Amino acid sequence: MVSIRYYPLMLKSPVALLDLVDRLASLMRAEFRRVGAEAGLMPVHMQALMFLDQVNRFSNTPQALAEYLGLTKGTISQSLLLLDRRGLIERYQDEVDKRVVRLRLSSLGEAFLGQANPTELWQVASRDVSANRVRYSVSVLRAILYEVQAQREGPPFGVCHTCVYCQRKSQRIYHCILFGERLSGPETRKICREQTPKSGHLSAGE
Amino acid sequence: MVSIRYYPLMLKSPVALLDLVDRLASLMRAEFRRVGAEAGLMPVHMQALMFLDQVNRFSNTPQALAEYLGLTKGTISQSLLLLDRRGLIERYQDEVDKRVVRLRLSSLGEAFLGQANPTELWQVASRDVSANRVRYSVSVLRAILYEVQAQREGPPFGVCHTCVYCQRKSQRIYHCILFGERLSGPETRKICREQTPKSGHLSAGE
DNA sequence: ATCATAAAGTATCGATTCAATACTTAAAAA
DNA sequence: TTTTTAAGTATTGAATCGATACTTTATGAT
Repeated sequence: MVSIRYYPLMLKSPVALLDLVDRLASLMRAEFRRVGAEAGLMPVHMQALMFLDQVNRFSNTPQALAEYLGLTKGTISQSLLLLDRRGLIERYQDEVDKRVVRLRLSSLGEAFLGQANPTELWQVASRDVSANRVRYSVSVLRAILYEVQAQREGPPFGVCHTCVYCQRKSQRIYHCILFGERLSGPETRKICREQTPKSGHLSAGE
Repeated sequence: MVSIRYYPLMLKSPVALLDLVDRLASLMRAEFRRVGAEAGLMPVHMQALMFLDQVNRFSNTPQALAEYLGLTKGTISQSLLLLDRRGLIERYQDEVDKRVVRLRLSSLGEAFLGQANPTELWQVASRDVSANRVRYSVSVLRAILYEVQAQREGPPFGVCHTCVYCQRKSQRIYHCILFGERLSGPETRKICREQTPKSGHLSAGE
């Protein structure tokens, strides 16, 4: 009996999209390898540095990085050890929960990232794609990402200001009902692990 | 204690798109690892099997696979050896150029792919995304992929029937000018290493 | 309060990928 | 023919990565 395994490579097929995502990631991984090779760093190290460069002070933990990359905390711990030995990151204990280790780029790490510029190839390659098309694709991929994480019972990681718990108090002040914390405007545009989307903010589109 | 983890969000930026591509690929890689683990296969083995399932008869070589995944031929050779030992693929010499090894899935390999179904998670996750939105995103990512390949001077690896060398002779007969061979309809829906996109299939949009 | 359980992180070990290098064979070019 | 290039394999060594066990701290139950 012949089973249907894959849809043929038709442009409408989600599998075609998966192929592209996979292939682009493979090539960028090779690029990260190339860029990091001079400094003796592996692709996963470059990804960790880029993660720490972009994440805010509430998400800079080994566990969050492990979830982000789909690796185990033990594996990540090793990569972070190497980055620490090279002086590219700094680790410090969380004040409230003393089990938690917080991470940040060192000045050396920031300098290295700025000089190595691992996303340059991607930025050059997407130079001629309009902001609209980028935004549209981002919304599609994020919808899929949301579902992938839901399937695997991972944290939802949705946008804060589309969450039912996010309430606007005044012009510049937001408040999260769930955690009872005040949020700045920029913070509400980041992704929250506990996000619960309002209706009309998923999959249907922009 | 409940913790909040924020992740950055830059809707219009190409780097945001790269983040999503990278992250989705990381999670799918973890999924491939999970699916292949029962059979003792690594993510790269799953990717190789999926590649062989989708590639046309001009591109089913170790070299093509290496370029597709951004790895060296020596690395790929090892992965293929394992798949051969497991009886999941078959290797045979090319008739014309005897240096070339051709690859195909064995019936066991096909059965395994059908049963393991590594893309199931992705298909479920993208179930509610419309065909139009998928197609739009595919066109955006393909444009970026084409530029990445151009920058790195690698072959583009596109779908046959969007290629300038693919010409329709009659209702069911196609012809590849580059290879000078006749193509069946299904064949034109596979991935080809030498694909050169027609104008209107890149960057400008659909 | 006390004990049990869970969570964050680290250490260690083994398996496997992956790059680098050298080598073989065959094709192409001189 | 001779030389050079290309496809593929074998070997070796480094380093990722998962699994497991362990430490420390936080949380929950009795």
